[in-house]
Amino acid sequence: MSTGSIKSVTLNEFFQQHTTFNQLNTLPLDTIICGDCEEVLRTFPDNCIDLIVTSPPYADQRKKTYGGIHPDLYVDWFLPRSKEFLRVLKPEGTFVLNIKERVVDGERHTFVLELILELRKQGWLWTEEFIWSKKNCYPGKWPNRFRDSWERCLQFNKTKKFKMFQKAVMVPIGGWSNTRLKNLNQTDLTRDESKTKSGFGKKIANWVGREMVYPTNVLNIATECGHKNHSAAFPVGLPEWFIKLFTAKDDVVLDPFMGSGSTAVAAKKNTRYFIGIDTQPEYCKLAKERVESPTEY
Amino acid sequence: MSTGSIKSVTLNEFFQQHTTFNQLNTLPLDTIICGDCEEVLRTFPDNCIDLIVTSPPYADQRKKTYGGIHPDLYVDWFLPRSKEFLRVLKPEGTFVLNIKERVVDGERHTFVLELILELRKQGWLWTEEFIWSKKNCYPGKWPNRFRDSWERCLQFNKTKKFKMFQKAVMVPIGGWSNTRLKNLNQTDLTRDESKTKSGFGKKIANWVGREMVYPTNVLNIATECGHKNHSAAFPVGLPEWFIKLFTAKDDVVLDPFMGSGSTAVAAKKNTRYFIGIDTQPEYCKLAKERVESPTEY
DNA sequence: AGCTCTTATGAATCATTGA
DNA sequence: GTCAATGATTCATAAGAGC
Repeated sequence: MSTGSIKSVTLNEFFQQHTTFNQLNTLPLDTIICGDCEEVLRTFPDNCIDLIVTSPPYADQRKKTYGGIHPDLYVDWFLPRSKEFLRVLKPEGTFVLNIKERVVDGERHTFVLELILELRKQGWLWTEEFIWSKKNCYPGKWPNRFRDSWERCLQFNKTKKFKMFQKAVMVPIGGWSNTRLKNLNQTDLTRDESKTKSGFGKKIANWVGREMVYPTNVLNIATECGHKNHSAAFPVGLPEWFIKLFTAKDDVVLDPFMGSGSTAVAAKKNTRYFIGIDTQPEYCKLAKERVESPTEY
Repeated sequence: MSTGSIKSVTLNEFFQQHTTFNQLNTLPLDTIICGDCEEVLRTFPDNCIDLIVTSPPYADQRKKTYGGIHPDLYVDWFLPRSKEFLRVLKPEGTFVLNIKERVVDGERHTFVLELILELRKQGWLWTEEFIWSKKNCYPGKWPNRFRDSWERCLQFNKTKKFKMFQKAVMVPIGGWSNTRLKNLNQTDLTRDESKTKSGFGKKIANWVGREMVYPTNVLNIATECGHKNHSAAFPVGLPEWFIKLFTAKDDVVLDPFMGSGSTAVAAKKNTRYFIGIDTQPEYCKLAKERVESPTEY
């Protein structure tokens, strides 16, 4: 697949282009911008982004680490940025936040719970929580906990009428159908009502000839480790699944905390435009290389 | 296995026995008590329970349904009960809460998040969140969401030094791969997003040759269906896993919202004492039958 | 008894239609 | 208008039947 030319600009360069950008009323598509997303996004018009998928710097007690925001300060740090996300997102767009609280002093920290509550106060709808279950994490053991093998993928929306292309993420039907659907009896042919009066009923005959079914809200995706240069905590398959589900071809995908650029790679791979923002020049450089590298596709 | 004699008492009968119980300083072991857990537990001494595992009535908008607590009132309904849980639990004991918020008006309701925050204010430590991924959840697809196939199992503790028997829940590494390969069907092959087995590269080498490995904090357990008389939403395997992990033989397991008695069955099956409480006489009767039935073991 | 094959069943949500 | 009924939608597990 041809990846075209990728732009990568510093914040200064971006602000120089920005006058033009406003005059032409065009977005800096397929561009990597080096800067703080809050500052960068303030120059964007309202309602211009179809999907925001991001895995922000995780809360970290060690203040020196790149991107390490102290858990106690995380919500206050996040909210001014999510305010810009809310403004630039189209009404029918979606914001997917991949996040997981870490253990602080033997307890799960509560900043993610508090963040969800605050985001709702900010105007977001908390539509769904998907679970990213990491299939291939190696065994681990601590005195009082096991390997943490899952992360939250929180879905937020501006309105209840958001875009969703469910067929794009359908999966092959399970092996059960081969045997079950061979010979059908009378109850299989009619709708069999649930005894719990839930309104649920099943009609086995509906499944005959079906090859694809809808997935659930648990995503089984392997972590991407041992990759070439970068240590991408965010495997391309994760943003890719949400890009397929929530955007159409040529839609605009934003990752305000781009890191090594998995979202950008996933967007290009699926013929969507991307805008990636990161404060660290080395990550911007790495992301540009990855998006332009044919080995990613 | 011999199940012994199971007691089942009404609240009145329980209060008659209760004088004796206090005098003898013994707990009503292997007893099913019909009443509200808050009222019942107030008669219990402090620090007498090793493990509380429960799946309380879920929040429900339909007020008529049994156990249906309105989501907006759920936290206020729960807190006086969890206050008693905190009092009766031993310092080294654990409280496992299986719960999941439902969709209200297109959004995930926030009462579970609020409950976690309030439980911490009440004095609980929020140690961990396990995910129960339901392998065989029934179908579902709506205009803007997929099937909800997971629930939270929240671990709370009184102190950081809680009992944990990690070896009791180890999984055979060979067995895992053997059964996995045996059942390998089209679904497994095509749904597996992992393109490379690169994750099994470095540190996995430490585990090669070992017979048993520790599990993660994602539990893959099927819902219990097609069972005889009862419809246990809570499969025995779920409380059983936590009973093995957090208690030793002859420890005392409490389920304050017993329902059809899966926790009681799991406790007896693993030679732990149980105390089950439920407000509904029909559930107390059903639970007694299940615990005494040899077909459950 | 022991094996395979068949069949029943389970914590739901939303738009639409009918009363 | 409000409220209740209806349709859509998987797969693992265990009971039961057949051999």
